[in-house]
Amino acid sequence: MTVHSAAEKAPDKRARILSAAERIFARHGFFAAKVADVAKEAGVADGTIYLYFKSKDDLLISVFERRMEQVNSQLRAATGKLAPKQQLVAFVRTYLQLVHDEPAAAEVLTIELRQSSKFMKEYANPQFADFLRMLGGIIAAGQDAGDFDDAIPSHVVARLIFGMLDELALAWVLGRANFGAGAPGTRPKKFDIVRAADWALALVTTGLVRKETSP
Amino acid sequence: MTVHSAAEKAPDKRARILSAAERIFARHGFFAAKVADVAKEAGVADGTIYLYFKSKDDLLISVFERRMEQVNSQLRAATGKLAPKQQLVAFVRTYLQLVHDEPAAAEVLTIELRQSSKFMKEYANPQFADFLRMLGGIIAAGQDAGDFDDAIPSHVVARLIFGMLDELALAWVLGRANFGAGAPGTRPKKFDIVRAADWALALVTTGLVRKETSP
Amino acid sequence: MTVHSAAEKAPDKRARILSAAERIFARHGFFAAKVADVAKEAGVADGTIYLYFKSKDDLLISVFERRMEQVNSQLRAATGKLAPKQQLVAFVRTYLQLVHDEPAAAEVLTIELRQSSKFMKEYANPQFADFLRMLGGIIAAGQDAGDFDDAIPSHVVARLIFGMLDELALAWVLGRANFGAGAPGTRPKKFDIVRAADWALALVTTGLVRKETSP
Amino acid sequence: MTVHSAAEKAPDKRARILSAAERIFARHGFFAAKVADVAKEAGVADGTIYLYFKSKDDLLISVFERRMEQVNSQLRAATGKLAPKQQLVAFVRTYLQLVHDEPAAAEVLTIELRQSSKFMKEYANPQFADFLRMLGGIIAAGQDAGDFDDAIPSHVVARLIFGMLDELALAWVLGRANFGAGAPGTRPKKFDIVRAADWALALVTTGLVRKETSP
DNA sequence: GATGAATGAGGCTTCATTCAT
DNA sequence: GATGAATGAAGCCTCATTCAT
Repeated sequence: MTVHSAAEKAPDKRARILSAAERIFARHGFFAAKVADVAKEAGVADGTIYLYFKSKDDLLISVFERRMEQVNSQLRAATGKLAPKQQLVAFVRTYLQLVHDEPAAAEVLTIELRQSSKFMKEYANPQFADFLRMLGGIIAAGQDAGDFDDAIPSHVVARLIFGMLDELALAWVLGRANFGAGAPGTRPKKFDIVRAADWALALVTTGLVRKETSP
Repeated sequence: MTVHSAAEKAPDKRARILSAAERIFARHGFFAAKVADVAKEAGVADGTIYLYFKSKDDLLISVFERRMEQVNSQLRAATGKLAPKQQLVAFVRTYLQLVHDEPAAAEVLTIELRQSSKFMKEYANPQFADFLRMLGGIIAAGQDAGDFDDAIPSHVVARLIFGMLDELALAWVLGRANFGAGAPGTRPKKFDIVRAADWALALVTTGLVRKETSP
Repeated sequence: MTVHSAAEKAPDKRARILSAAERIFARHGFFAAKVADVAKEAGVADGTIYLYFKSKDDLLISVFERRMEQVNSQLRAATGKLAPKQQLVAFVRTYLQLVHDEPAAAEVLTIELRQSSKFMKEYANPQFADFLRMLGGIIAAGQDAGDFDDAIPSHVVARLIFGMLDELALAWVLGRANFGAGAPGTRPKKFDIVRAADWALALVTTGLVRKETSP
Repeated sequence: MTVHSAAEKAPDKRARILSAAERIFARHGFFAAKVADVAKEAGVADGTIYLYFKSKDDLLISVFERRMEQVNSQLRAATGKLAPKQQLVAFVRTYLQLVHDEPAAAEVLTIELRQSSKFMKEYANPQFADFLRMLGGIIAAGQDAGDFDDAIPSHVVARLIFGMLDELALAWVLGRANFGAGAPGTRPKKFDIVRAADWALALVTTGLVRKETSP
C-alpha cells in the first residue's frame, strides 16, 4: 500500500543477498559457509537465494563480479587523467585503501577467488582480467612515456605488482603479520595497510623509474 | 602378523600417503578431494590413512609441512654462503625452479595453503614462517652490508617478494597467463617460469640496489 | 478491475488449466510435473491454479474426472441403443479411437490413474466405476439375451476387457510395441491401435459368443 | 569371531535392501517412499544403500529386475514341458498365484513398473520383454500345433492376456473389486485371485481353442 | 480475481571417520 | 598394523503453496 515501504521490503534483494554472501564467505570461507547461513544473514528464506542465483557456486561468482566491478570502477576513477607515475601511485594506494575499507570483500577476493580459479577453470573472470589490463596499461603508458624502464613486459610487471598487493592484503586480512612496531612476543597486530602502500610503491617504483644517473 | 622385513612391506607408507595426497589435492583441490581418492592413489585402504594422520585436515597440514621443509632446505642449500645479492638471485631462481619441477606441490602450496591459513587459524604454519624469515634475513643482510636500500623493513620486503613469486607460481600453475610472445588469438601457453625469475629479480633488485648516482 | 466482458477474458480459465495439466502430466508424469509448468502452459500465474484447485492432487483428480466424463459420454453415445453384441464392438472401437485421438489424455489415464488409485485410496473415482459399470452392463445384457456365455460374472468380464484395452493403450502410448509388420531389426513403430480393436474383439468375442455347435 | 553370526550380520545385505525397498515401495509408492524409510526397514544406515545402488532410481530398477527374474523362472518351471494348452493354463495360474503369494511384489510390478516405463524410457526392462516373449511363445506353439486360432498374431494375444492378468492383479492388490459374493453395500473384500485365473482362462481359451463345430 | 515473489519443509546424496575382523 | 564395509550427520536444492499487492 505505502509506496515507500520499499526500503525494507526488497529494494534490492539480490544486492542484499550478495552482501550477505560476501560477509559469510569471508567469515567462514566458501566451502564451510552454508547457504542457509547466507540466507539468514540476508534475512531471506533459503529458497529465495535460488530465485536470484542458480547455485552456491553461482553466488560466489556473482560476489566476485559485483565486487571486482566496483573495485575496477573506483580504480578507474582514482587514476583518472594522471600521468603514469601518478596513476601507479593512485592505483596502489586506492587498492589498498579499498582493502582497508572493505575487509570482508578483501578476504573473499584474496582467498576465495584463488580457489575458485582452480575449480571453475571454465569461469573466465573477465573482471579480474580487466583489473590486470588496467594496471598493465598504466605501466605500458609509463614505458612509452619513458618514465618506466621497459625491460620487463608491462603485463608481467602488472602481475608482479598485483602479487605484492595481493599478499599485502592477505597478510593484513589474516592479521598475522606485524609490520611496524609491536614488541616481540606481542600478539600480531594488524599493520597499517594504507601506509604499506608506500612501501610497495617504493620497492617497485625505484626500480621502474629510469635513473638518469649518468656516467 | 607377518614380520618378515617389515621395512620392505611399507618402505614408507606415510610418505606414500603424503605424496598421493599432494597429487590429489593438486588435482581436485582440498575440499573436492576425497579421502578415499587419496587412499586409492596411495594404494592403501581408506582406514589406513587414519593410522598415520588424525584427520583430513591433518593430512593437508602434513603435506604442507613436508613440502615446505623440503623447499626450505633446498633454498638454504642454494643460497649457501653467498653474498646477499647473490643469495637473493639464488633464492628466487631456486624457488621458481622448484615450482617448475614439482607443479603438484606448487599447486597445493599456492592455492590450498592460502585457504588453510584461513580455516585453521590455530595452525601457525611454522615452516612458512621460516621461509619468510630466510628471505627476510637475506634482505636484512644486504641492507646491513649496504647492498640494499633499507628504507623498507626487511620483513616487508620479504613479504612483497613472496607475493610476486607466489603470483608468478599461481599464474603458471593455472596456465592462464601468456607471458612472452604468442601470436594474438593464440591459446595461452604456459610461459617459462624459470625465465620469469629474472624479471622478478630485475624489478626488485633494481629497486633495492642502492644507485651510485654518479661515479 | 476491468469488467468489460469478463467472459472474453477467461473463456474458461479452469478448462484451460485442466487441458494444460493434462498435457504436462502426460509429458512428464504427475510427480515430475511442476505446478509452475502447468501454469506456464496454461498461460496463468502459479497462484491462479490455486483459485480453481485445492492442490496439485486435486488438479490431477479433476483432470481424471473431466476426461472420464467425456470418455463415458462418448461411449454412451456410441453404444446407444444397439444390441449387446454391437454395443461391445462399438465400445471397444470407440475407446481405442479416443485413445488414438487424444494421446495425452490416454497417457494420463493409463499411467497416472493407476498411480493415483494407490496414493489416494480415499479417492473413489466414481467415473471409472461408471465406465466399468457401463461395460459390465453391456456384457450382462448380452448374457441375459443369450448372446454371451454367462459362465463368468459380467463385472469380471468387464474388468478383463478393460485390462486388455488398457494394456493396448499403454503399449501404444509408450510406442514400444510393434504389432503388425515391421522388418526384423526395424525400430518399433506405433502400431495401428484402431485396428487392434478388432483383435481384442476377436479374442474376447469368440469366447463370449455361445457356439451353436451344429446346424 | 564366530563364523556363523553371518545370519544376522550381512548374509546378503543387498538382498535385504531389495526386499525392504520392495515392501516400502509397495506401501507408499516409489515417489512417496523415502530412501531413509527403506534403510530403516532394511536395518541399515541410509548411506549403506548407496554402497549397493547408485540412486533411488537404480534401486527401483533393481527391485524390478530381481523380481521379474524370479517370476520368469517360476513361470518357466511351471510351464515346463507341457502341451501349449496346458502351458497356458499353468502360466496364468502360476502368475496369479505369485501375485497372491507376494502381494508387495505384485503391487510394485503392477503399479510402479508402469510409471517407470514412462520416466525411464531409456530403461529397456529386458525381463519384462522376456515375460511377454515366453507368453507369446506359448501362444505361437499352440497356433502351430493347431490348438489355437491363429487369426491374431501371437504377440498381440500375449499382450492382451497380460493386460487381463495385470488388471486382475491390480484390482486384487488395491482391494477394491469385489468379485464373487459380498452383499451389496458390503465393504469390498479381496476376491479370490487364484480362482479368478480360471475366469480369465475361460474367457481367453474358449476364444483361442479352435472349435471343431463342423459345418 | 490474478499475480508471482517468497517461503521453508524435506529428501537425496556425499563422504569423513570408525571399528570389527 | 591393515582393511574396507558401514555409518549417519549434514547440506544443497526443489517445489507446492501462500499472500501482499
